[in-house]
Amino acid sequence: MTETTWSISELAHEFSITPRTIRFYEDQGIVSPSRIGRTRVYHPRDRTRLRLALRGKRLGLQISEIVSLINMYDGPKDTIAQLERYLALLAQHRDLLTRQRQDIDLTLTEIAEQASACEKLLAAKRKSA
Amino acid sequence: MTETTWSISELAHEFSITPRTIRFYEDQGIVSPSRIGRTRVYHPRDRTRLRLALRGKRLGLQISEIVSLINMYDGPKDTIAQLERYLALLAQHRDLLTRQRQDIDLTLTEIAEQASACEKLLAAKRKSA
DNA sequence: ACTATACTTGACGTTAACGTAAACTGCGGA
DNA sequence: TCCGCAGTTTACGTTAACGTCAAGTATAGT
Repeated sequence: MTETTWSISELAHEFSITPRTIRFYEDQGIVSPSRIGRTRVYHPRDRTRLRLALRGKRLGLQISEIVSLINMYDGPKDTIAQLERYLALLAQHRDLLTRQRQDIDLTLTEIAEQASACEKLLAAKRKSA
Repeated sequence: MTETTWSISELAHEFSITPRTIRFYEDQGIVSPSRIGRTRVYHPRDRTRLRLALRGKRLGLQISEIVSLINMYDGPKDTIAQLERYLALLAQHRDLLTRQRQDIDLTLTEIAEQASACEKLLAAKRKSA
């Protein structure tokens, strides 16, 4: 059976981070586990938010940015103002990610060029040996 | 005429960073300006390395990683061992960047979904008002 | 000669994102 | 009952990447 709650160490192991990190993320408002006594119990929502947060980290976002993004992501969208602010934030991040993708593509082509140049050099050197 | 050397503040302004950052990068070995008296003079090579470094930063690389990359990038490629290590490093970074691109694409599609959902909601709300 | 401006070195301060150690609680097993 | 383990809180430590003075130098303009 697929369990529907997790302990802190289960999540830590799954995402290859430490319990300390998860508790830190709780302070920052990324996860908000319920408790049995003092012990933290994590629900699917926490797991999703954790996954999103770690993806944000891999993209170089700061925790504070991640928090505001995630919070709007599954926050309330009742008023027109809220929706508009959310849309603006989305657009802003879309632009940033687009630029980042351009950087990546640039770097990838450069890497490819360097690599093929290296291969050639290597082949020549191995032949002459 | 396009100048071929730059002062520290010229570079700082061009790349929207502070002189302090550039001096720090000098300590880290990213740039190595020549001097007139005590004053730093930056050459095209420094500018290129600075540009590469900042691109690395935007991609979330640590300075130490950037340094080793750049140094190998225009470092010596004489021996077979050097070439092989360089190739390995290139492959490693290519993999990392590829994964990062996947993250970005994932996030971009999610953003698009959220945005269109928001647009619909907004349209509905504006109609009802 | 005086001043403003840009540059220098050196040193300490700061923030983010955790690491790490200490001391405690609660629980299942021998 | 005692052990060992997983979890908890509190609090101080650490690293990276600069920021922010302070105090001095060099030069160009008035």
